[in-house]
Amino acid sequence: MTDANKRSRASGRVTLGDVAQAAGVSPITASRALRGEVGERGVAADLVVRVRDAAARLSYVPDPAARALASSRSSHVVVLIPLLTNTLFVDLLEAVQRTLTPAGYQTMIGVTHYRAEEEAQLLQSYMAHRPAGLIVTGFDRTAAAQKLINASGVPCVHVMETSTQPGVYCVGFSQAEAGFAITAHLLAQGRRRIAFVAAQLDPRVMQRLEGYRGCLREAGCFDANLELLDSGNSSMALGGRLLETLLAAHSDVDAIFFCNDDLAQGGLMAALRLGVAVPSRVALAGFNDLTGSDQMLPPLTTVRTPRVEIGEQAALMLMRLMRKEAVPQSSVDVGYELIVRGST
Amino acid sequence: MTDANKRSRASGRVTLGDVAQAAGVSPITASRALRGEVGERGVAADLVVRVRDAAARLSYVPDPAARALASSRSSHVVVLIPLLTNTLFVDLLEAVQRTLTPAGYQTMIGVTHYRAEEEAQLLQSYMAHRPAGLIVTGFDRTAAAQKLINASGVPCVHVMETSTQPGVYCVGFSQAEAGFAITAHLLAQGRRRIAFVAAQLDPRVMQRLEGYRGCLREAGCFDANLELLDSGNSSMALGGRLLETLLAAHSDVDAIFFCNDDLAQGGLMAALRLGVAVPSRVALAGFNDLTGSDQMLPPLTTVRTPRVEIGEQAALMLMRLMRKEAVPQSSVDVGYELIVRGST
DNA sequence: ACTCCATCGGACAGCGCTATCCTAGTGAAA
DNA sequence: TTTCACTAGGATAGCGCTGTCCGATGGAGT
Repeated sequence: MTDANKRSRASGRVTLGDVAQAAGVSPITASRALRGEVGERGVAADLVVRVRDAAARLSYVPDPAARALASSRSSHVVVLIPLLTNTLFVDLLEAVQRTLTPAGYQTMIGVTHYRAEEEAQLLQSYMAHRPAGLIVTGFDRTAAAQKLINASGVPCVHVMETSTQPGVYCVGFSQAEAGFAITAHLLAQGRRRIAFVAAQLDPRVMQRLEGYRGCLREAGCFDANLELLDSGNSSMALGGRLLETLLAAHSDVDAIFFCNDDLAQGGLMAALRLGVAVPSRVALAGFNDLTGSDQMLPPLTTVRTPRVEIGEQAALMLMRLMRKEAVPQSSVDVGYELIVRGST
Repeated sequence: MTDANKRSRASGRVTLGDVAQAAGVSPITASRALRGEVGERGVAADLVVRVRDAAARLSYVPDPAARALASSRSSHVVVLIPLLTNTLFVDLLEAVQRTLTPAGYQTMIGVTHYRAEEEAQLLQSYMAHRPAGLIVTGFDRTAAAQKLINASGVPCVHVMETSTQPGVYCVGFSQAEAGFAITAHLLAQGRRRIAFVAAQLDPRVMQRLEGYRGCLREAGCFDANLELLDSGNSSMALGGRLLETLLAAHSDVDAIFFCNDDLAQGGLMAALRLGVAVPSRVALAGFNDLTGSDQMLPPLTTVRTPRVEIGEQAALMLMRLMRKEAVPQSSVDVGYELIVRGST
């Protein structure tokens, strides 16, 4: 292969035109052959082979910018998550990325810090990139943001929660049910004074709270005084402090449902430090089954949330939407799993 | 403002041409005015104001794809990190993103899983996007990858380690020195049988090991049998297992330096479970000061690695490089901090 | 008064690709 | 045979922006 073969342009870049020339077809045919156009805007099989071959021989790499400009659609998928410091979302993100990257999509991450305004702004600036798809966390956003999404026509999948609203695509599970389930587990262990400790009061935490309330009301054990809601950031340190506060105020508490594992882990360490026996004196349960929960002393009972599966499913669903293929069901409930360990 | 004003094109998109027309200048002048061209390819101040004004009035948003195509330079910055499951890199990443986003750059994340081949492949596919800049972890990569970076002319900053090689930009600290320092601390506590426990044997871990070795050799306490190197993934569970293994094989060990905090945390929990007194029977030290280390029982002695600062500094340095501004120093050492807590 | 040069706005021509229309060729139906 | 879909390749024309030159203007120097 000569040099002249490779550089028809000054830039030295191998373009689609070069490939087409090498394959003896027109650029547009080469384009169609390489993309395998959706809806089979047919290209003869032998031509496809010839073009593919030429592309490989010249090690042609398509230019995403040119593609985006011409088709007004990029290969970017924007993923909007609240935090990078909660491993929950990092796990989700990695699953999304692992699914999307091999298919030729690039993930662009936006961190909203649980602020709807910040999300709206991120959305606006990312939309300029004409993303091919969008993955957002939950359903709570500003009206402007929602309108922007709808108006753009960019396929969007919501994660972490479920919805039955038609035309809304989502992959998640019922946070309320999960909250209910773990509370029911504590009740089943004979606990009656069950507290709820939460921080970072995002919508999903509130849904878990609703599950907790519903369960205790059914059992006739509900006591609003046993809810300790802190608007600060969730952390082990905070969990420890909240446990201390709670036990000081309500010495009869015999179980605590922490809305997130980091709080629960902190609570567990604090109990250890304070000499509060777990689970005999007080049972502790967390949520999400984060890293380390199985290594606590005693190991932490929690709800395993299938974030990796959510990420994969959401990515797969989005890919179908982006390719305008049929989507089996617009709302996927991946469920959750109660993980009972030594702490209850 | 009439509709016709806003949509000269069928797409309905507000283009630079629209802005130029509204401001009464040519498109290229509008382009220059909005970009504030580097090197002051001057545009009169009043024109700049007029153009800015028109852009704001029409809520003009530049098209990154068109810009990238025309200038063969995108606004993307590619960040290559080994893992998303180690919060170390997530913290770094967030700092980078927080610094770059307001400046109009988009971060694209690549996860290499500590595999040079995977990194090389990611690099190749990302380079097609004509990134404006590149941030990579450490210096160990395939020759092909290195060549690709050099040949592309894309500014590149290396993070986590330092180098004195001219023309190489990096922000980090001396892993070996940090490893030396924490070993010295253990020696200073009167420990003599100091073990080194490591997993995920990446180059930086090996540098810490060198620091550990050097320190113990100086003190005449070096014993190769006390090095426990596991090629598996780092985790709390593994840390616990390694501690058990180590103590079973060498009952005289009186201190352990874990190469990463998650191992150390797992070791600490295992010690608690096994009834091994920390620090009286054995002192435990970690590395990186990850989340939760201060909440352990006892709190974990560790080395705080300034990953947030590394991320910020690297992003700032990269921005200077991308704008072709002078960079004060090509190698920034941000140091480290020994955090002495109850475990030693 | 005239030349010269620095300054700053604009015309032009793409960047590399794809949407859109068009045309030639094919086989089936009448 | 003739007509008529229907298929598959190609020509054309941009997508929205910026690099590169070019030319007009005005002030300084002699």
